[in-house]
Amino acid sequence: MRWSQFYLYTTREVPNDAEVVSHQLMMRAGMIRKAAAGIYTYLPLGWRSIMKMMDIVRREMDAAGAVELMMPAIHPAELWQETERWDAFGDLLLKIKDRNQRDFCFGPTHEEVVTDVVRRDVRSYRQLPLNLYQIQNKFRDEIRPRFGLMRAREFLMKDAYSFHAGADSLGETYEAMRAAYCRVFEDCRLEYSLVEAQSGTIGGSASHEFMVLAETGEDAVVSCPACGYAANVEKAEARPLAAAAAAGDQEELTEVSTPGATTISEVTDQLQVGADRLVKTLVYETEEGPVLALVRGDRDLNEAKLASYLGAQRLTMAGDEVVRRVTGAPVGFAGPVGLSPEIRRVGDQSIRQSSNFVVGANKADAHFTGVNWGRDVDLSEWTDLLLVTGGDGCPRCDGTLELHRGIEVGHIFKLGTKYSEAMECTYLDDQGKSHPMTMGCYGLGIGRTVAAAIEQNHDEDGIIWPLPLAPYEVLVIALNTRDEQVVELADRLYDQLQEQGSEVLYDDRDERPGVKFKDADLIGIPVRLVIGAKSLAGGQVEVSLRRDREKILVPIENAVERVLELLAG
RNA sequence: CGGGGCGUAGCUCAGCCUGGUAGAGCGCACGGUUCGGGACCGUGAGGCCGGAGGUUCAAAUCCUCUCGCCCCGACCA
Repeated sequence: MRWSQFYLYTTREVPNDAEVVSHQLMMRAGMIRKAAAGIYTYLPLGWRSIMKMMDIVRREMDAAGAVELMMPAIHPAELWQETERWDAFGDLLLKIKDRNQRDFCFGPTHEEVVTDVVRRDVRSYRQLPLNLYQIQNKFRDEIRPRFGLMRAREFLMKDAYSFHAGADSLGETYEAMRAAYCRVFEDCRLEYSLVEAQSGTIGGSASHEFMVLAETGEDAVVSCPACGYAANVEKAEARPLAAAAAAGDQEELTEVSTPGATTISEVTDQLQVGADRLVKTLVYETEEGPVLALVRGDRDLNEAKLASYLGAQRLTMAGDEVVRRVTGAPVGFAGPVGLSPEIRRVGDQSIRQSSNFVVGANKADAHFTGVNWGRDVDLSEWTDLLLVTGGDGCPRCDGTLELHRGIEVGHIFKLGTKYSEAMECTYLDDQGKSHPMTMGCYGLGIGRTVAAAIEQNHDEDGIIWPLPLAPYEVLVIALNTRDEQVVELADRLYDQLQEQGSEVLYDDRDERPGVKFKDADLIGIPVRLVIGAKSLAGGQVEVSLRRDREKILVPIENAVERVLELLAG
């Protein structure tokens, strides 16, 4: 492609609404253009990378035995009502009405539609297992779209759904898909990690996420370098913490004045104790009413763990009013001592052995010290509520967990029969008995993976594409288009490379060399072939890699061969 | 949705506090000089100052309401 004929406009300035590098670089490199928050046009250069990504995914899905189809983007409400997700999905679901006021939504995921398809065609265990996939735009009216393609409201996703006669068969497909995903991310030359994950609103029994490690990631993951255990912090477990220091005998329960100390650090400052000697009492609201959760003062609570322990559908931090009603004190002074036993309370297991600790006194400007279980507080419900963090002990071995940030690029789930039961998607076994199909589902963010690749592969001048995702493999630059010899040679080398099957972008624009070099660095095409008057005088052209920028002068007649060698590896 | 910030030329921003003829750089067009790391000189086009109300002799500027966008939190590929 000749640049002069292409649709590619780069910018020098970084757009004021782009925060993270991948977003900035995609905007500057003329790959995407924003239409509205979280809604983008893929411009020709960006679209080429997206298509590369889709090709890789398609190849691996096909190899794993999945069959491609294309489902509608617009779904009738009835299907979503069958699984009760029409309401459960809430405002994330982008809803519309047709001219007859019938309800529809833009599909955020396709369990309902695919299950509806399969239940009409599949009757027998002999037709199973099945694995169907598509690559399609998804629509989620995110509360907060951000970071360009990283979290968009309209985004490309590969989604696959498998159907089985029983859990063993699901296990096999799940394993095959896990392996296929690994190959996809390896093909993209991405540094990723596979972590245990929370199932979230999709539901199901087991799930794993594929995380691309990057500082700007929205997720936190912990991993154990010793045994390889890795999990999203939402899901992660840790070896139980050592009990907060319990020096000697039980102290007396004492109310102390702590004026204005509503935060952990203010309390520790005023009382001169470590945060690990505090037990904080968090008030949550659930559909069953308020719940108190107790965790060590220096640690955070994992809301997902609390919600799943309680079996709560809805879990939110209580507002000022509720806290005041439950504890009789303003926010910041809640504690378990002397509260009505009517209110459910759950303690994190790591404080079970604690003694002589500090808690809020349920009145303004006061705390209790010397608090002990049994004598001062009765607590019968204990579970793991801890938000695991770096430095915690690995739950599987003696190792210590490390904390990293990651971008979730893929997520695979064992769904079980949640959807097949709700939608009566059944098969007959060899005894003629009817069962709901066991299902799995497998998502992979196309645009997000491309963005993640940029997060991992860039420098101060621009993108450094890994070859498999590069919009073009080779950039041929005619340094000075006024020089006939330069142009003639550049034209010829461009033609030859194309004949050899390379994907070539040819910068034939009438621009100054500086502009061409800056643009070349910005758009990050892996191999660069520069034809300029200086080297040409010596019968040479310049070949270089974007990654290391080391320039090699090669004789004109060897140029094409040299470029092909670099592309080959 | 809660908290914070921003809407002025295609882009990045100044001007607003203290009301009085709308600015710069980049980009774009034309002419000239240049041509191996975002050149230089000259000329020019381009703006209902996000929108609606209000205050005022006078509003980009002050007030109210709206819409959009960005950042921080709970959700997700």
